[in-house]
Amino acid sequence: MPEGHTIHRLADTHAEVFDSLPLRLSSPQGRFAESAALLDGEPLVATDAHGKHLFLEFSGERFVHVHLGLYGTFTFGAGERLPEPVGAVRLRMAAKTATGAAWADLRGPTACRLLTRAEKDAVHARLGPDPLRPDADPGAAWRRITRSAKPIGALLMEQDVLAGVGNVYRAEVLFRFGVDPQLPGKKLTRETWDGMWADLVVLMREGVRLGRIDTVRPEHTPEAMGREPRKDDHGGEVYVYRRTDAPCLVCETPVKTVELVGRNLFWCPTCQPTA
DNA sequence: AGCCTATGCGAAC
DNA sequence: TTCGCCTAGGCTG
Repeated sequence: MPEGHTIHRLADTHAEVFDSLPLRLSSPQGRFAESAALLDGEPLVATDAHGKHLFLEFSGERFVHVHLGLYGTFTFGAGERLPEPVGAVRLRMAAKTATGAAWADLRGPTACRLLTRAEKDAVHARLGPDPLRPDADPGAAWRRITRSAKPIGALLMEQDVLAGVGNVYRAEVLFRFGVDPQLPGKKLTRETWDGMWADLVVLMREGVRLGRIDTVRPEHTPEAMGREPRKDDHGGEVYVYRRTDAPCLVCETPVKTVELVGRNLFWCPTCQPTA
């Protein structure tokens, strides 16, 4: 479930579980074996996240850079006895803790590489501001958006414009501001952008806290609207994401879908009218 | 059991 | 522009 909130949550979890403990690193699958051997036995120094990129820092300014892609996953477990690896485990970490022992398995990532400080800096340099980072400058994203003829629904997904937003947050923040996803970036007002950024900061922080994406305001929950409760298969409560042909939670118009930059985009044609 | 889809990218062509 | 990654959950049959 990897949008930015998932990665920041993983950075926090790694720090809590493995902080300062000597770590055993291995690569049962083999593809990260050489790097794992270099780090084996060393403690985790710090963790960092920028957009959908996770960094695990070890001594000597060495960083394990992980990108989960579409279906990479971390699995955490407790106990000293490590399970037989399930599937292709790219990276396995394990440590004895004050209370027992903990381990984590990484499967299916797009990227798992060992980087130097300079290489890590280069990753940051090609990413836009991340609503989950306190140092983020929303003005940098605004300058890209306001000069572009591309649809705002495409720009929100470009990680060098804005880091961490994926297909769910894109659809949901556009709905919450009544913005047509096809609106060219240059037509978006500064006021709307400032509002969307502030909203993403709140929504994504909540996503980190809860470990899922919830975007429906209390007054629009099915309960508040006097409708049948429903269940979203990705765990959270959303307005339009993956709700094709379902009635809009606010106006009951069927939610529409179309492919935009290779991903399915969802929106309500009534609540998000063409400008 | 097999098929399809997917909250995403990077590399190859 | 297309393919690879090779996981995981939901659906079909």
